Amino acid sequence: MTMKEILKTAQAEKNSHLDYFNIAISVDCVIFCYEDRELKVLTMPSDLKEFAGLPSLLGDLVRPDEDLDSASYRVLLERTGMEDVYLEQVHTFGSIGRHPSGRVITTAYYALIDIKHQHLKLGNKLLTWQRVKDLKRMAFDHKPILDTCLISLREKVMDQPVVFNLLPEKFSLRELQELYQSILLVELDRRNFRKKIGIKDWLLDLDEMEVDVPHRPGKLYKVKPEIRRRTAARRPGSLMMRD
Amino acid sequence: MTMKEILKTAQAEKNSHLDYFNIAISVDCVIFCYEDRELKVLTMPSDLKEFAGLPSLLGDLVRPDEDLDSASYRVLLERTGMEDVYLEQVHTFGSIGRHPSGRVITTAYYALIDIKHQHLKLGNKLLTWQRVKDLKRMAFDHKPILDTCLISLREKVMDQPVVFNLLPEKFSLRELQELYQSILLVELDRRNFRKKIGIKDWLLDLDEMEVDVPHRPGKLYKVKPEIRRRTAARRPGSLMMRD
DNA sequence: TCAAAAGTGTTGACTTTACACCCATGA
DNA sequence: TCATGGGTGTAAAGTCAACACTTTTGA
Repeated sequence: MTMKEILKTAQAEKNSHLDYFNIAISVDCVIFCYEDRELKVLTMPSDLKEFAGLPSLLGDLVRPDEDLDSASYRVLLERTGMEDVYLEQVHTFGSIGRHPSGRVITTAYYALIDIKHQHLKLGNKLLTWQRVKDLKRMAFDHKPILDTCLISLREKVMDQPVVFNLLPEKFSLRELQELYQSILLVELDRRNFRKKIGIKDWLLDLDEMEVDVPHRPGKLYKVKPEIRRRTAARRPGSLMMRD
Repeated sequence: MTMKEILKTAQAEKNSHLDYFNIAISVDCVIFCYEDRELKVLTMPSDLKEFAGLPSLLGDLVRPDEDLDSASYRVLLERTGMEDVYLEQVHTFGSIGRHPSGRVITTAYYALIDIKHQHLKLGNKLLTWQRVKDLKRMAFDHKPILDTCLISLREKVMDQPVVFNLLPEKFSLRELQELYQSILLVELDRRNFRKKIGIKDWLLDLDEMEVDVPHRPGKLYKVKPEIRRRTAARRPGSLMMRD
């Protein structure tokens, strides 16, 4: 589309009814963490009367002088104090009626953060971590946005080394397996899991052991530095169809 | 995000520099077809001086009174005369500088259409089908948009029955295989391909034969009606990681 | 000594790949 | 009769799923 066309159309629209630029664009972040063997999402109660305190995702309008991706990084930084976070754009939601007070199109991102990270500092007392499975009703269309991000995370996790962003630097294979299980909502076989992780060659054996566990301590691992990426590059799929 | 916050922030911005609503939102469609054993994309020369006739995707601004998805259906209908087209949202591109004459955030979709469909009628003489592999330089950021859509199509095609939207109603297994090959850019083994397609149970044997082929005619098939979907629903991936 | 989880291999089922011959048709 | 693709099966390799026992630690 050329600007000439944009101007033409915009002008025509202006003359007839609403200003084209009367659409606002926002980003909404599904900020995941992993705590107490549960996948959780950062929410804040909506203060809009239509939604009477229902949990809402964290978002903001995109500023004219910032990239779309930068806007989601900014929301993250403002709300959590964290920089250099794993962030993935998922989908853009643009139904006419999705925002009760005006036309707002929103691009949804999910973020993966380590809840024990030293830089994590929630900037507002109303922010709370909610178990994903407890979130039944949310403000706006935030429930379908969450669901879409969760599906996207599940797919991602199946072939890319991204879950480590939800864990502290050092972790045991049990913690890693439990994390996969809580994302995918399945039980995994321990031996098969370890075999598969081993093959993938993502981890460094730290030659350290868990401490303060009420049972035999497991070895601690960390992700190889070249594997830990902040934002995933898209990659072409491998060949032929899967089921 | 609540409207209260939106209004607050928007007001603050207004007072300081640019109006928040000075961001326009558009859709851009990567319209794929399959012709002469090649995957092609519908383009139009840019009439913007910055891009001096470079091929451009088809897009338009989103109107305040239409859904984001509707905007892409409208672009498709206006440009091709086709309704009920397979369309998939892929990604939203929002760099500050992506449009030389203003701030425009665009959501990219790809469409799959049958170039021999009776309703296909290009509404503008400047529209041309370009071979994907010939498109090296494009206007705006349309080349990365095309690349992203192509990667997304390749992934989709690996497990979902969507390629049929690029073919006429009746087709042979050879045509289907050649289509997969031209999307995935690989050679596939004929026997293995047919086995796999057979297992998937997507096709109906029409008990008809190809005509006008300069060799032994193959059987014709069509997609089972329950398989042919216009827009794919997202689905959760199956379990455990792939390579 | 008990409870809890760590750590570790093998087998059978299934999936994927590689590969070759005869057949039907049109030119 | 020749060229072109249609149509078909098998074997070997690789991947995936199921499954149990011994060890180490803390309480």
